Amino acid sequence: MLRISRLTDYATVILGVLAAEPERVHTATALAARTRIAAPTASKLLKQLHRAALVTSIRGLHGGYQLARPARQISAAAILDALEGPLALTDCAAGHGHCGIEETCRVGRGWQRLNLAIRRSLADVSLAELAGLDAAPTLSLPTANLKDRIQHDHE
Amino acid sequence: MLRISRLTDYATVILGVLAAEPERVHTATALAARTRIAAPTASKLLKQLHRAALVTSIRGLHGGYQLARPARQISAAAILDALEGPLALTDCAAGHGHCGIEETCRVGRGWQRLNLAIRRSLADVSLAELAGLDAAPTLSLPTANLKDRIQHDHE
DNA sequence: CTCAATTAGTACTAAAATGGTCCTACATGT
DNA sequence: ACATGTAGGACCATTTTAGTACTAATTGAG
Repeated sequence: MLRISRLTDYATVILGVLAAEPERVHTATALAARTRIAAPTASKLLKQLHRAALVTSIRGLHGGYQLARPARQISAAAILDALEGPLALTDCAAGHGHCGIEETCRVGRGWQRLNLAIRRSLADVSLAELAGLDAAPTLSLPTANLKDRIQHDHE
Repeated sequence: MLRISRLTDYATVILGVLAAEPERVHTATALAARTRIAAPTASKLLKQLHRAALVTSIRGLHGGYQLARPARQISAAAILDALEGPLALTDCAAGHGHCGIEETCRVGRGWQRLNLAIRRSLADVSLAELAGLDAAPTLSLPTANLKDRIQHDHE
């Protein structure tokens, strides 16, 4: 349930390596070798990440890729957006509204709220945390649940 | 990003109708007509929902489907599980561990935490709320975010 | 100024998941 | 018995996803 694509997973792995050594310039092939991802695939992913401005590239001899900003300033949501586009939880949400009846749309709205809440949560997690680089800040507030947040979200 | 399948969406629509009239017995064709879902597809979905014990079925003449339990006791997570199986956010998580290197697995663990947190959140939302039947309880605690919850989740 | 390394872009192919149809068997009230 | 309706599976078509290949552009080094 709720799967992210394998490519997106790969991308985070690659970003993880970049995040671990932000100073160095990494070539696509080196990253591929280190992550055991097929070279052309890694290359393709890096291009996408570049287009999304998550990494910077240097062309030519001794070229390569680097993280565009510190790992803490890259959110999981940003990575997902870069790789999978801003697709919503349901088709219904992302455009042409040919829902059948009222119940349909009521449900649609329900999903949308959930979607929004999840998105926001993804925005709260940084690459540094994903990759386990940050010593997890361990704030320990008595946490409320997502359901509560949803109540607040109705635009 | 993070799409649920169209079938799952359909299923919630159907469940929404059932939830609106829990007393009546609904035939698969009637539900299909009301939701504008193709009849065989609706039928297939109802079968899956039956197997997952979310609806009860009555065979024979005047047969049909009913919600197995009150809409408030059916969580969004249960619906997703019924339709899409217990798949995880990443492949890596759901089985055979042929990750390349340490960073890889660190990232995997990160996704897993996120996955767990999201799942828990889905478990907190009931069908009644999804379908907009419940007058949303509007609790208004100062809400903490998912990130905080994740910190608590490290097993 | 030429060559090798390396990114950028595009087009194509193969494999898998998804969505949907059809057919047959079983149950049950009239 | 028969009509109505669920149960279950086999099956096919379409779309998405993953991966490959090829070509162009850029740049440092000899």
